[in-house]
Amino acid sequence: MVTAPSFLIADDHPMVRDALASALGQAFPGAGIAMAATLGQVQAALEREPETDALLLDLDMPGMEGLTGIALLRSEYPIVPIIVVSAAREPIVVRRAYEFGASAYIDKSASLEEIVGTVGAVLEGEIFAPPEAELPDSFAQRAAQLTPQQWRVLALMIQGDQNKQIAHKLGVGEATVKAHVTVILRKLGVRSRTQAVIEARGLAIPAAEPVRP
Amino acid sequence: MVTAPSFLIADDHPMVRDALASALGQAFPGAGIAMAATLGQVQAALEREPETDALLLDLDMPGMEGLTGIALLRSEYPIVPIIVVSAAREPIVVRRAYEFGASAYIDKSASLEEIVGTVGAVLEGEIFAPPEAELPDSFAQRAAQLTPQQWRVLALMIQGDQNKQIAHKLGVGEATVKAHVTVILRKLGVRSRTQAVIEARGLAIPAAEPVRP
DNA sequence: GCCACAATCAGACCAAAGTCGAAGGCCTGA
DNA sequence: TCAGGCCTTCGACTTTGGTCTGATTGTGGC
Repeated sequence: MVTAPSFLIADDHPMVRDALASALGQAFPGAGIAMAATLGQVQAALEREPETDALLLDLDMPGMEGLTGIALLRSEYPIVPIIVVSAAREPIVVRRAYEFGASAYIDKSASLEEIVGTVGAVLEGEIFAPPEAELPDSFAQRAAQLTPQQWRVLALMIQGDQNKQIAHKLGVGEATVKAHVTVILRKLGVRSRTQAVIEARGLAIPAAEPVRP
Repeated sequence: MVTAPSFLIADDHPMVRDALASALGQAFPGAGIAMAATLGQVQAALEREPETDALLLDLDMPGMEGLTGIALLRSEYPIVPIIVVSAAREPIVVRRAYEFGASAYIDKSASLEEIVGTVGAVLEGEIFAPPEAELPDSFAQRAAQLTPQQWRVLALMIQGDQNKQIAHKLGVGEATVKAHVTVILRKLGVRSRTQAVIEARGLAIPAAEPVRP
């Protein structure tokens, strides 16, 4: 690390942001630190500063919808290492975070020293996104085939948006959105938008028991 | 407030604890600040210092089991005002927190200034009603209006079934299913099948919430 | 008996979802 | 440089979803 590193801290809780920022500022003097509270702000910040050395990402942020946000960011900015900072300790969440290309996973219950240490390790390249090893036939594997634009469409589908709304938000025609949806459904191996939403939400919500009438 | 106040901060995340402690330390110079990471530690701390002026309590802590921890603490130490600090924004959680005797409810997304302000208000004896005093009808409330057959239809919708499949499984015509779906959507206050599935799955799976810090 | 309501269905109708084919832009390797 | 592949875009078309009107049947309560 020749020059001072630059960080992007993404968390919707000001407390957490401040705590991380001050800890990183002390551990890495002169470091550039940007903040984001929503997925949209993360994207905007990465657009402005594509050379960010590490993104500290909270999973529970507006617009993230769980793990789908990681995949979206990874497909848009594959160079930026993502360090997931989450309170979720479920092994399946951790594993899927890695499947989607996270460089590290830090439990929010960890001490600031541990967090700083992990960040440093990522900066040194000691920890990197594990290669897309042979994964079981999981939904995550199928989902990894989606293109950036398709992820954007899926992210909005998951929020319950209709094709028309998605088209407006993405600035494209409704026909385009429909085409993307068609490809998404085929790649995910489902037959309808509703099933796609259920599966994709399952990424953020493991252990989904069917409702009994 | 003649003397400096004493606080007990209960949160299992060191980051949050430190952030709250430093904010309160600055806002209330000379204040006594104790920490706790589990329900047991909260009880021990209150045993040692029954004159605590305010307990800042996180809902998602080991041993808390959600809102029942509030009731337990209230029954053991009725004089200690409890300020719930949680990431859960669900109206029902907020409402129940008040039902169990919380003096205030702070969203973790709030700024430190807001938090300090709320704590100060509680110290002054202002147990003020939350902005969410007029709670909107919850999804669960709306869902309770469904008839048994409508529940069956919704259960199959949640599994991703199409109207035709639902009709076959229930042994009725597709027109009937459509009629039910129309009523379900209206009762749930959503505009599409996909939105209904999203809402209903969020209701049936509270396991989705523990992911939040 | 009367009333309210759940459940069933038909037919018409409009909106949304989804499929198919095709065009243009961009990158890469021959 | 050109061919081939991929992403993105879109229009035209088909299918499904959802609403509305209206109707029949059965059930339980007053």
